Amino acid sequence: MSERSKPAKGSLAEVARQAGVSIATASRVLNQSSHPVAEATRKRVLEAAEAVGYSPSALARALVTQRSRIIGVIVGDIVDPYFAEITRGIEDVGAKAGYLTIVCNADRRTELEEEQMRVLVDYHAEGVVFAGSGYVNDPKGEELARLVERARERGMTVLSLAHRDFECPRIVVDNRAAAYDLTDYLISLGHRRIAFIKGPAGLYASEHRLEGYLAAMEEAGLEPGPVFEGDFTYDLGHAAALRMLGGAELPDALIGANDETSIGAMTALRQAGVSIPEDISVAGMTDTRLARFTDMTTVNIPLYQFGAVAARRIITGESDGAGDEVVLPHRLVPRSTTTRRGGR
Amino acid sequence: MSERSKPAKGSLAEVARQAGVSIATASRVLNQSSHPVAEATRKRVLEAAEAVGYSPSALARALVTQRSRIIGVIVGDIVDPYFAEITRGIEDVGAKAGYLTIVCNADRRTELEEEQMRVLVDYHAEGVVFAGSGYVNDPKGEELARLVERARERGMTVLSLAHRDFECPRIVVDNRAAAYDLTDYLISLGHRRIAFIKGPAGLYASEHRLEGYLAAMEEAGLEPGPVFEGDFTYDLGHAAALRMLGGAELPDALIGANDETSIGAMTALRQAGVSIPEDISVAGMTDTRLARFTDMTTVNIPLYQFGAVAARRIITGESDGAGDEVVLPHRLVPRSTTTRRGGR
DNA sequence: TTGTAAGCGTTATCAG
DNA sequence: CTGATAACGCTTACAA
Repeated sequence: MSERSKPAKGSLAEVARQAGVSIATASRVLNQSSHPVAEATRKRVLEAAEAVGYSPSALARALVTQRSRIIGVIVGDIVDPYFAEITRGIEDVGAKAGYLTIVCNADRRTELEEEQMRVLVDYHAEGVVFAGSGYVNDPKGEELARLVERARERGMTVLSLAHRDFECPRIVVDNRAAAYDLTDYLISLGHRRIAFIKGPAGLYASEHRLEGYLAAMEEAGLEPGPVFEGDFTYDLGHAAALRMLGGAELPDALIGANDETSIGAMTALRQAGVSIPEDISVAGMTDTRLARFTDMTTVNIPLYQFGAVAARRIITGESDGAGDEVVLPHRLVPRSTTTRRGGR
Repeated sequence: MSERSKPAKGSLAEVARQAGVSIATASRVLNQSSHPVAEATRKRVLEAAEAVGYSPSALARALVTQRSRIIGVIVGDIVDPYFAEITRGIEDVGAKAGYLTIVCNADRRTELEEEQMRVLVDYHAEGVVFAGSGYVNDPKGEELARLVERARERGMTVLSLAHRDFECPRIVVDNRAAAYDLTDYLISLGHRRIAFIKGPAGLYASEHRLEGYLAAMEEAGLEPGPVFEGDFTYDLGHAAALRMLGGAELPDALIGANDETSIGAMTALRQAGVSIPEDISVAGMTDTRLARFTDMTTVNIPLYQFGAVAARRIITGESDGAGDEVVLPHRLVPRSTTTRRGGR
């Protein structure tokens, strides 16, 4: 009978009408506002809310408060455990604070990152996390940098979890040192000829890891190489191992720029009848679940922490100037795919 | 000088002012509205938009159009490749249509799913995808079902990618048949004693897979077992294998309820000096990247398709009644971890 | 303690 | 072809 007015299903207006109070009062009790409300009224509102199934419109709220409670994370590929673990870190702390986590796959392509970034800006994401590394001298980086700058001007927090060419606070690991430490460990095991499979060409992370490897070799007075092309995938790891098998003599050890690469290589090696670690030691980098599952030596990068720390920062809104950088510790994780030279 | 009025940075209002047109006109050109606009005006608006860096507020737009362009996906754990691949499918087709994909980790706990669902409703997600399976006779299912019902009443599309106790369209695979086919394959290879490691207790997916295995055994006149407890994790797969090793005699073959479980088992087996597939054949289920990386026999479930199909349905808004179910095909994928009985 | 009303940035209706 | 103006659902001074 009295049903044909306006309030939408589950809206504040409906609750207010039900409870016979103003929309403002209803809002006050439903938002633990500090504004005083009579106990009796509060109760009526609460009941009405329950009755009509009140569900606050986060959209409307975001519009007026200018806080969307949305965090965007731009990853290369959510299926890659590297990015999945980061995302998990973000979502865990985000959800606990009532934030939404939006994942955007960019396939490591700058122009896609750009596109995703635009959408995130449109949705007034409070923070955007660039999970992946950038490219050295990326021509497309210009435009992205501009976008990031604009986002910051609009109050968004932009963070990156790897080296990037645009200005923004970073949460990273020292890839160079990580690769150095791993190589050094292999050397300490008595290995002399240590091969390396690279990451995607041009990526800062790839370059840094390669540099760390080269530095450790040089410092030990060892000649580096062979070095193979790679792109963080199983397939290229596999291919590199095949090429290695075709070469003169098998090296003492092999390092892949990430875990997946090394697993591809190990598989090829084993299929060719090579025993690991007896015939050759193999190690990866990152320590994703893959490494653990295959009991592979690697160096741990605190992925989950990356995400958790980033989310925390976005939520608390402390963006300490645009230029700071926090370096999280990496850690060598020796497992069964490496052993002392001439292995037991 | 004339700077101290109101329009926000990058807003329509600002563009309109810059271009010297009404906000309505600006909106029209910036939204490929069918409404006619003079070419000259259009150009001015476009230029102004470019100049001020116009970025439409998706939030405001969503509020008025009642379309948020947000898709939520509730997963057990985004790090699990099972869910990651589904999410990738959703995001790929979603992004192409300008949709945002929100991931919510629920750790397979109904009460967390409920909580996540609430947030998604608050944000007026156009669609919600329940990626994981539900529990048989779940007491907490009641409340979730109510929530889902309410969501649907509000126009949201709710889909599930596995068996669920609430009413909603489903996109699934026949888990029973998948397990049956795999078991049958092993039998055809000459195996007689085939062990099975279960999935998480009470999950429909677990039950169905177990049933398929049991049915195939029975139909072949074989006595099933041993059957071990499991929960889709590497650790329990590993533990089950250990227990199996402690038993009298090794079975001919072993099936894990998912890939990760089987990999855990294989690792334990190999560490104990057991050769796969010579001493025992091992197979998993799902065909995640893990299976491919370890060259393990498994049965493929089209995860990416699950996501893609679900997203497509949400976007096009064709939710064909609440009760339909589309069954996607599974496919046996024989690889190197299984071989004919007494294998070469 | 409660209500009124002015936005938040869009879209959409209806006049000019 | 263009411009007011009323929503959308909510928060928040400002009044009462």
